[in-house]
Amino acid sequence: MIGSDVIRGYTDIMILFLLLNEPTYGYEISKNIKHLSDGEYTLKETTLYSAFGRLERNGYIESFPGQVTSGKRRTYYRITESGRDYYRDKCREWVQTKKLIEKFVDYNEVE
Amino acid sequence: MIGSDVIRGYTDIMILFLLLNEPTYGYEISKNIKHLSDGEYTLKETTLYSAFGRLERNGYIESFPGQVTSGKRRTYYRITESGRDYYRDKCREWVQTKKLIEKFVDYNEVE
DNA sequence: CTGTAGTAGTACGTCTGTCGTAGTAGTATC
DNA sequence: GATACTACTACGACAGACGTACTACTACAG
Repeated sequence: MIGSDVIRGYTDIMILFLLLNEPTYGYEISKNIKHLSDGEYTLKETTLYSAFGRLERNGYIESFPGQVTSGKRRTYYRITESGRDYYRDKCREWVQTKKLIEKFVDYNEVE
Repeated sequence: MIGSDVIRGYTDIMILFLLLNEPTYGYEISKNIKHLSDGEYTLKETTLYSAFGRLERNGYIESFPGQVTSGKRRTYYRITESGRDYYRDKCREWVQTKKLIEKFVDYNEVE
């Protein structure tokens, strides 16, 4: 199982990635992440929506109301230019982080 | 810069890795991590010592007093069998996590 | 027209790991 | 006796993730 401490700091990157091409909304993102991870990781709803709040406060995403289709009214989010920059930075940070952590992982132990 | 949110969950793996072959003590671990990361990442002292406490409470490491060499008396730590198991689990988790996160990283953005 | 399932999101409080700041305790050096 | 270096320790703050519970709205079966 993938622990949440380990993923902390990467919920932002996941959400922004899914917003890169088109605006979408919380419930869909949540399902996409679950699907993309083959069911191995689920972003909890509370975690997701608190991330939206954070990202919006920082100007990385913008929200707008969607029309009702089925169920409750959706709130859509779109990524901003500054959000794209932030995403790029986070991707670069990932590359660094990966390099760092791999120095402490003994792959002989992971047969 | 590598943020601490991103590293959270990997301090344990770093510390245990450095204990795999021989017992050592806090200050040395701290210097080793800084050195191994080419100065790119520093484990703060408070973070390190709180990790020691956690790892010892969980039975992953054991402490014993070292002799005084220069400066304050050192507390040495050695890894336990259960600590080795935990380290292996964490390494496996890393492999999974890496796979997951890479699905959300656009490498075209990281020239 | 009632009940259940699915969609979509809120509210509230807790926990844990990291960090900032500051201080302690000892040796060495000048 | 002042400073520098080693090696911790104490205390409190903060942020992100999570558990639990709840609201609101649609669709559809019976």
